[in-house]
Amino acid sequence: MTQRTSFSHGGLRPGSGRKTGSGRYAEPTEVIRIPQSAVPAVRAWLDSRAEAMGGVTVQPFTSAPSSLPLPLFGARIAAGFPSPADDHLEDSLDLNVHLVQHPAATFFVRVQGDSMTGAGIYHGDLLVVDRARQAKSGEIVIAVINGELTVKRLKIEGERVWLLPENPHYPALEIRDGMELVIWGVVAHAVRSF
Amino acid sequence: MTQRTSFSHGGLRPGSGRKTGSGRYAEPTEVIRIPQSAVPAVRAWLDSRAEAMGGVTVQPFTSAPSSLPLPLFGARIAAGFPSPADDHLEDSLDLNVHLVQHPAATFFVRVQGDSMTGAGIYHGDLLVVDRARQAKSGEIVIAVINGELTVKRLKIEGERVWLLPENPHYPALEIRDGMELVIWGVVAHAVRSF
DNA sequence: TTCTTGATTGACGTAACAATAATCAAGATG
DNA sequence: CATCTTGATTATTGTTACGTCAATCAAGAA
Repeated sequence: MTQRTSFSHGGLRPGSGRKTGSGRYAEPTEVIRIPQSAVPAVRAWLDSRAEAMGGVTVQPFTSAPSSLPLPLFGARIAAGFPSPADDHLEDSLDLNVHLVQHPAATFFVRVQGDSMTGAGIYHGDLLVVDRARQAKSGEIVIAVINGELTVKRLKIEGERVWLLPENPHYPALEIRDGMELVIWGVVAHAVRSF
Repeated sequence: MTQRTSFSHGGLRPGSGRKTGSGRYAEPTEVIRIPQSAVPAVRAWLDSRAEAMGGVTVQPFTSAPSSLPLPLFGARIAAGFPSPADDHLEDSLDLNVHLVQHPAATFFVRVQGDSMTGAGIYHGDLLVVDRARQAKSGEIVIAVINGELTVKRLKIEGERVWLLPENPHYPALEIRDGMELVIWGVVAHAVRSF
């Protein structure tokens, strides 16, 4: 090799390579295949585990339980969520297909107020409203009364019609002559978000 | 091809291939690299969480979601008769987009029981469960306690963990040493049908 | 003395691959 | 007719291969 001018740093360094154990986990690793849905939990668990191993004091529950004790600890309890007789996964579900019967006549409305809490409809819930559906007595409807939109349960008896709240703090309203009632649509579903 | 004698079963079967979702995990998988020492724990955890769901009807979110943006009306329409062409039309909303953050990790479970009515979750409701989401204190979760599923509100304070009902008729449960808790997923939405 | 440099090696995440598993419907058998 | 078999079809799974990134080295430059 001919002479090198200046600006010739570097060069061979036998044995200079990265040292074993210098990686994130300081130990050998393995490649495994896991369900996509489990990836975040496993990663989080590894992260918290690495911190603990680093000698730093970490609260065991600082991170979410799903990243917790992958090892199980064992107890029992009954209650809460009895399972149906069916087993295993059924067919997949598409929300648009499952919740929308008449696409051209379906609209969403956000609930304001709490007059329907007895029916499990709360402030902020999203209502799926089907305008192609014929309203029947007992159904929850979007109604227009004297130009104002409201969510109520429709009651029809003979020629008499009511809009009933599902909260005792609100009055029932009977539709009388001279009152303009329009049933705008029928509430098919209510979606509450957490 | 000349004539076939007997003993000629088999043959072409277009479309006969293995169905999607027929694997051990019934969902897509990913390959990740983890420390060798963590492999047994992760495998055990995957096994146990799969077992826990064995008797429950769970529906995965469709792998081919339809697109159906539908109009979202403003909550307060002061005057007139709302119609699709109205100015009051705030936005459009697609349920598959709006309600599903992690498609591959989203599953649906139907509620049985009434321990969570205080949170607006009633018997028969359809829960949208996000399994990729980290559970935090205060969130409603699907939890596995000794192979039994339950829907509860998770409470974490320091090192203590509880599963709380939202109905005074049911007891709160504190997770103690030796108890086996797995958070199967976080409840993102509840859908009530009318 | 500190920083830079080209080279050396280990670590990591993903792609690629092959074997296995699940599914299909026509044909064979009892 | 009911059940099993068959060859083909397709998804899943675990492992290996691969390329990029990261950590380390010591001579040279400032």
